[in-house]
Amino acid sequence: MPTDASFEALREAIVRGYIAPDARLVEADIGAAFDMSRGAVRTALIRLEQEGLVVREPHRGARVRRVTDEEAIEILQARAVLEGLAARQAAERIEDAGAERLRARLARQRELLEAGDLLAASDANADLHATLLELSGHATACRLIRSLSSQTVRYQYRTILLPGRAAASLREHTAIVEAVAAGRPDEAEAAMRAHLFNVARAVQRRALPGGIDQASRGVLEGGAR
Amino acid sequence: MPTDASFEALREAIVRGYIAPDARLVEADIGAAFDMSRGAVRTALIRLEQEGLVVREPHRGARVRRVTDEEAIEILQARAVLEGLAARQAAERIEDAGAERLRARLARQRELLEAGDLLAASDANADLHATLLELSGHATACRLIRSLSSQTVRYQYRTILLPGRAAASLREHTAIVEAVAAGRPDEAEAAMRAHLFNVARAVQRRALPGGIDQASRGVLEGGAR
DNA sequence: TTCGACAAAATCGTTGACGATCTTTCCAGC
DNA sequence: GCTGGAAAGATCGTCAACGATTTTGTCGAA
Repeated sequence: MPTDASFEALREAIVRGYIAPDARLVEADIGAAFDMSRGAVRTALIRLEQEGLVVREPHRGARVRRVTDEEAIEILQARAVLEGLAARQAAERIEDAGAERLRARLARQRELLEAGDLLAASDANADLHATLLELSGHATACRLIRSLSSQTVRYQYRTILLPGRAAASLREHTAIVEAVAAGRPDEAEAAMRAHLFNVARAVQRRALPGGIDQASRGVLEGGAR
Repeated sequence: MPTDASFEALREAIVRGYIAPDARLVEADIGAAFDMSRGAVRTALIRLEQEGLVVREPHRGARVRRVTDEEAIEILQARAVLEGLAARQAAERIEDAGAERLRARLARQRELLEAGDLLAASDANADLHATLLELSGHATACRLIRSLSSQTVRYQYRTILLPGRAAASLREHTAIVEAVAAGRPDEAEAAMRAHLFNVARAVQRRALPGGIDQASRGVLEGGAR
């Protein structure tokens, strides 16, 4: 009944890949599946289009937007500079409580990696980035990054699986947290930029064998027409 | 009749400040003023909300979002790093034709400044930034920057009026164009970042005496309730 | 068999009306 | 004169139905 919750559910379904890329989003079907009126579906699709998660064509309906590898790289580059800015600002205004929170997240990620649970580590990874964003207090950067991140969640789960990325990721995150906690803005920004540009480069090397699309295709509706 | 044109008209009205910040956007009134159905107004408002140009509250309607000085600074900072990225990429893939276009825009801006036409120079300024963005070929950065710029257009017209900013702006743009045209990515990014951070700092210094809001208040509906 | 035209189905965009919710106004009581 | 509350007005959110457009499927001819 609460349309807001339904909207979040739909958004989650797309972001997490439960609805495959290029799958058609028929207004009536979505309404039935998520228990919302057609009008509500309409507004949801418009919002999601603006967020870059779906594409709508006149009289042809909406489809889940397929993020190409090329575009994923662009998004990671944009995130690199924006999160770099956030890291800088976080380093400028860091306090003891915040530094402690960052170190705690980093420690958890280290434990998960040593335990070999890469998927959980990937979640912890996202957590760390979110915490840093929050500490930066940069509302505009936060908003942009959140929007960008949601478009590449399906990639996130994979990049850490690439050979060598797990260890590198931990190393890079450690550098970021240290710089921020120590209040060194230039260093924090550089570390964050380097980290995300490395991720972008990993994607660029076609290090995702076969691509993400085959892997997640057909989860719900079996892909495109 | 063409809802798309009406949408652009409404958007323009907000971006250019013909509709004052905090002014209420009653769906019926907007529909009458821009000749569009209430449903079309609804979708337009949802899109504009997602773009950050209006805010909508349940059962209370939409209002033009007021961009505070603080937020304008944040936006300029975000633009600084994103346009820095774009400048870097433009420098990496610059060709003779593109370099020539950049130099032409710069020359025009110089002429306008020497002629003392600051407002026209401000437009040329925006033109130069847009050209650089186009040359970068970075679709994601383009999209983000366009969205950010539209939120601060009212500020744009003012910053160049500040004492010393006109000359500084020309100097900074010259550095950017030279670095891009010469194909030096690091330098291009640094120059662009420096330029926009300088603008941000100019705003930060409260160098907009009395703020922009009094100046543009009451243009249409006399401000907020 | 393949191609093109035509009809049928599916889906979206729009309209008008109705109920829900918020804001404002007005009046009684202190 | 001021405060509290109730009624009126304004506006938004939702729903059902209709028209418009695209897509699909069928049929006949080359």
